[in-house]
Amino acid sequence: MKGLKTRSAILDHAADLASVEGLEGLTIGRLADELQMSKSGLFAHFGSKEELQLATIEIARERFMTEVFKPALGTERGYPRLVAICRGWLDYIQRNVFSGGCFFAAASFEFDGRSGPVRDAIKKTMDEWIGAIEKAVRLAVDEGHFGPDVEPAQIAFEINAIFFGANYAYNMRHDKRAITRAWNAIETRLEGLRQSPRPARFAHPEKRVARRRAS
Amino acid sequence: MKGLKTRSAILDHAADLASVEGLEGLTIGRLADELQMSKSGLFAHFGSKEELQLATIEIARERFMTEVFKPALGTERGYPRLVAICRGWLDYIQRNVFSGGCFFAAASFEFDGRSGPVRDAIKKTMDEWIGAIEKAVRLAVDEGHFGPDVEPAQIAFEINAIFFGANYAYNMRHDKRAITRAWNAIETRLEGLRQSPRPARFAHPEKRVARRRAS
DNA sequence: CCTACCGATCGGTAGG
DNA sequence: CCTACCGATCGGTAGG
Repeated sequence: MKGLKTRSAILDHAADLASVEGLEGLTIGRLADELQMSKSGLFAHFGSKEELQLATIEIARERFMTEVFKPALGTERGYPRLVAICRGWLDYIQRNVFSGGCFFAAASFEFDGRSGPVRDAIKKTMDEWIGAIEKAVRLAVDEGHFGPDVEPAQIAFEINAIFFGANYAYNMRHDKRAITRAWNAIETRLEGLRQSPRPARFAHPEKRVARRRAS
Repeated sequence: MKGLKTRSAILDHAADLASVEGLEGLTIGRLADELQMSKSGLFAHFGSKEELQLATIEIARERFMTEVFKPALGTERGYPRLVAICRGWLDYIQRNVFSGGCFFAAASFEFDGRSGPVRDAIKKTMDEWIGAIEKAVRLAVDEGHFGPDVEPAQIAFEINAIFFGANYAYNMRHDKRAITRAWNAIETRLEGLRQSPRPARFAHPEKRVARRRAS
């Protein structure tokens, strides 16, 4: 019982530290120091640095989903829920939920050129997240809020990209307009999808290229 | 003369290594090992790890500008040049110019929560780059390719965000469609700007907010 | 959960 | 550009 509480306190701190220093920059010695416990005492909870990293990713995932995704599920499916997810993500950045900005943005760019279990765990969480955005777009199509030719994977790609851009501008440039810019970009894009049916040359950019190659 | 050649070889390798391992993960020992020279021999070229990091950022900046930005300057100013810059960036990712993906995307997300000279150098290069995109948009407005109410800073924000998203999808997800998706996103957005004048509620998202604040 | 310790590697230095 | 070395810190272990 007390062991679990300690473990939880370690991981909460580890997630914040890793959002600043990176998952490789996260060291057992520093973590122990800041939590005022011995290195070996902390180490015993995990058995290896990799296990500590994986446990930190898991706690960060729970925090992320609780803060960003779950609240949006209370909104009605389709366009309103998609908007709630996007607003939720922007709020999450503005509230500085992790002290170094979005944990998964940092982790993604730290591990995108590597291999191994840590990279796989980050990718899995990101797949889950981007998949959730994609599903929200698909529901908006199903509900008739978007035209039937809207491509959920394309829109999810774009929304996720805007999130990365907002995280960058907010944390690196300390630009408070980052949130407004991101929201404007998303709103403009999503409102455009509601004007269906759009002219054919704008409706299906992906398929147009595919066709060109096929011919 | 030979000293400069060695220095250049070190930094070329350092930029690739840092794009995978991060600028903190870049260690003098490993770099010396891979270049088959002694640690102290390599170290003597820079005097400190921080100087090595700063020199690596500078060489990466030169590579980036040579590969992405300079070729686009041959295209006529305005919309064509802006498109050339975007295509140049996507080509640069597809050609794997740095082995771990875009050096500056990785460096930006590694250092966005820190302070100090290394962070400042990364930010400065990114400011230069985003400023270049912004200028290209402004020229497109000046040339009459875009409507007069297009906001260069907003569009530069969005294009840079799409680049981050493409870098993520290409390197983490190994998704070859990343380039197509990014291009589709950019093309759709830019083509939309040419349909000026657009209805007022879509034309000026940023200024709309600014006006609201001013009143 | 602790003290005490391990070999390896870190950034950096002395001296040539 | 090298060999030889420094103190500090790394992840991890022994033993309690």
